[in-house]
Amino acid sequence: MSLDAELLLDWFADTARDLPWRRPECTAWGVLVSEIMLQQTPVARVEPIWHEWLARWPTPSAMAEASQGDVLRAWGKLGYPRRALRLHAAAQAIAEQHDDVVPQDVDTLLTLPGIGAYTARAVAAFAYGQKCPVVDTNVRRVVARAVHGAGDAGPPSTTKDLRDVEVLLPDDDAAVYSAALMELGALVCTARAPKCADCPVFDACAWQLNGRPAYDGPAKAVQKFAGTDRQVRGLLLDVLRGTDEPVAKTRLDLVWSDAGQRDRCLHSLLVDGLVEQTREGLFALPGEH
DNA sequence: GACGCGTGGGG
DNA sequence: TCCCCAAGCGT
Repeated sequence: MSLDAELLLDWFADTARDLPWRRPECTAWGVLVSEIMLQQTPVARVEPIWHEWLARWPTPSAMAEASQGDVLRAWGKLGYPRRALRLHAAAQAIAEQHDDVVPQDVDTLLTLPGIGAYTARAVAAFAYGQKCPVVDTNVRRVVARAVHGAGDAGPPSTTKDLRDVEVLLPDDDAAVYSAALMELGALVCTARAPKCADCPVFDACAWQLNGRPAYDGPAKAVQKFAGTDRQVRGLLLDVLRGTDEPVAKTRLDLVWSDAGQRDRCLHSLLVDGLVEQTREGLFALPGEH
């Protein structure tokens, strides 16, 4: 229990970023959209797209009526576009099965596409003020250092990670405390070059008291991108986002020289539902033809 | 539990 | 220049 709630809450009140999904007027739907967009994606890239989305689709039912193609085009280059399809499907489920109201219950949220252990609890806490452990990569790092005295978090383990954070939560303002833990990891207790001089819990930090040991867990796998299917899929989708009309395969063939990889990627995009083939054999974003 | 899934900014 | 990394999820 080395993360004093009062210190953290005061620090958060003084220095937290003014993000639109944290404002009191933001709806639960707005919170959900932000959480999906923020998965593996920096705040600076999310913010403008989030504003566009909430203005265009202010409710789940509004988005449910849009086509998949429109949603994918509005997603733009945020990355991992399958998130956009899952959010669209979640919007349809909320509209049709939950009276257009984002569920409050973690177990119900977990049944929705694209909502996992983190996002379900983030919505419960940040949209509905519930006391439940919200564990993302920032929180895992803060707990690893400040509580366990390690240089960084080891491999994720949902059960253990939830338990670690649950015991920290104060009875009052638990949701704000959760936001503060995340903010601390995002702004101060960062992966590279943590700003310990600015840390509100410096005096209680187990990592400091432990002599700042280096991370000694298993090496983290570094994800390659150049030359992977992920890059090729991104190039193919970028062509389709940029046009209103279905395109011939010869047009898609221009984006990558390796025909085998190209065809494999186009096929996987079809399987994922990110691309559709028209009766004429042309290719387009789904749901418009 | 490991792997695949986009994209771009900063050190 | 590279290389690391950024509020995960589904299989």
